[in-house]
Amino acid sequence: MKYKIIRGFHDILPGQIERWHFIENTARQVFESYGFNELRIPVLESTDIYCTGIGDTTDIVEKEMYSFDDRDGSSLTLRPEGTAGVVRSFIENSFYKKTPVSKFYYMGPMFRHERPQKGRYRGFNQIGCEYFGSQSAAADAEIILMLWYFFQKIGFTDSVKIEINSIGDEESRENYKTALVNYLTPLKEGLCDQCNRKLGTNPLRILDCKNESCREITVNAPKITDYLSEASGVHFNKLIQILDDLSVPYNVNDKIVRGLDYYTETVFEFTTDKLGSQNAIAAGGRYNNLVEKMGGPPTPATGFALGLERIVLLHEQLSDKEFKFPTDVYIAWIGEDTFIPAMKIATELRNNGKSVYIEHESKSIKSQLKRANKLDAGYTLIIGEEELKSGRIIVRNMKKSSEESIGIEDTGSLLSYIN
RNA sequence: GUGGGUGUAGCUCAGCCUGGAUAGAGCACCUGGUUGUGGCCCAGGAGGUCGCCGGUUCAAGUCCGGUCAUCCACCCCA
Repeated sequence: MKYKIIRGFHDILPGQIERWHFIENTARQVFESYGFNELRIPVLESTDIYCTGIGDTTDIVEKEMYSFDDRDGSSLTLRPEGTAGVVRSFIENSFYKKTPVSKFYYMGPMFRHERPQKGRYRGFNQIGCEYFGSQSAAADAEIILMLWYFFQKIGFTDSVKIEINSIGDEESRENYKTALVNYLTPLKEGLCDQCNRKLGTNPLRILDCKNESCREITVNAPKITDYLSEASGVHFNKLIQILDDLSVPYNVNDKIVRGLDYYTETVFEFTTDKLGSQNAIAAGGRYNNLVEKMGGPPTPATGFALGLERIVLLHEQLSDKEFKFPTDVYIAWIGEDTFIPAMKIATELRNNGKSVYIEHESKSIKSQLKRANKLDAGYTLIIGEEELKSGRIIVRNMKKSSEESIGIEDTGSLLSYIN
C-alpha cells in the first residue's frame, strides 16, 4: 500500500461516525442547556501560548507538541489542548468587557506526540467547556454537575466515578510544596529516578507516580488539604457542600494533582475502570491565574475537557444500541425509461426530508431488493415498464412485506403512506 | 522514551511450535436456483506480493535478523 495514515492518527468511518454524532449532539444539547455557547478556535496557534498556558516544564510542552516554523520563521504549534486557545480568544476578543461571565464550549482535534495506545492517540478529539468570570465554588459545582448529567444521558451512570481534590491557591501550594519536599528529601533514596527529578521541578506530581515504592513513601506524606489557606479551604468545602446537596456522588482523592500547570483550587477527574490504563475520560478544574498570566485582566475561570475517543470506546462497550445510517426509502427501477421518473420521485421525497437510495447502474429487481434489505430501508418503491404505463407505482413496506399501489405523481399520498 | 504480544482475503480468524507442491473457514460481495420481488436455504464465482526488507535452506506463511504498524503495560494524559 502506497499511502498510509500517519502513526497515532485514525479515520472515523461510516458505521462508527453515527455514534460520534450521537455523543457530540448530546454534549452540545446538554452544554447549551447550561448556557455554554460554542467557540471555534483554530487548530494552529503560535507556540508560546502553549508554553505560558500549559507550563514549560510539563511533558506536553517539553516533548509532545507538534511544532514547526512558519515561513517567516515564527514557531507554530498544532494545539495539544483547548484551554490555552480559548483563553487567548477570550482576551483577544475582550469578552471580559462585554459580559460579566463568559461560558464557552469547543470541540475538535488535538495533537500530542505520545506513544499510541488504546484510548490514546496522537490526533484525538476533545470537547471542553470554559467558564470565565466566576470565582464561586458554585461555578465549579455546576460544571461537575453538568458533566455528570451528560454522562448519565449517554448511559454511563454506573461506569463513571467522580474524583475531586483541591490544590489550593498559590500561597497554599507554596506552603504545601515546602512541606512535601521537606518530607520527601530524607526519603529520596526510595523514590524512582523520575520522582527525584520532580522533587526539584514539580514535587506535586510525585503524588500520582504509580511506582510502588514511591506510592509507599507518599502514603504518609503530608496532605494538601491540611495546607489549604483559609480561603481555599472555604472554597473546597463549599464545593463539597453543593455536590452533597445536589446528590452528586464523588470521592475526594488527594492524589489528584493534574499535569497541566494552570490549575488552582478545584481539580477533578471523571474516571472509569473499563478502559484499562486510560482511565480518565474527562478532567478539569479551576485556573484562576491563567487569564492574567496570558496578558488579560485577572479573571477567575474553571473548566474541563473530555476525551471523545475514550468516551466512544466506553460507549461501544456499554450500549448495544445500533447506530446505523438510516435509509427511509429505496427506489428500484427496471428499464432505462424508468430512471428519470424514478429520479423525480426521489427528488420529491428528498425535498421532504427523506433519505432515499437509488442505483445509477441498471440492476435486476432482485439485486435491488437485496440492496434495499441490506440498507434496512423502511420502504421500497418499484417502478418498471408496467408501472410507467399504468401510472401507478408499487410501494412495498419492507417490514410487513405488504404492497400498495400509488399514483406516480401522487406525492401527497406517498408521503402520508410512508410516514 | 522503555518492556512484551500481534501482523495471513473487505472483516474476524485458523495454518506457524514440528519448513514441502494449487494458503483455508465464517461473515461480507457477485451470479444463479425464482424469465419483475428482499430476509432463510442451496449451488457456483470473485477476492491474498501471507505487513515490508534481508538471511538460513534444495524448499519459507512457517525458522532467524531488521524495519514499520498495531495492541498491552510503564510513562503521561483526555
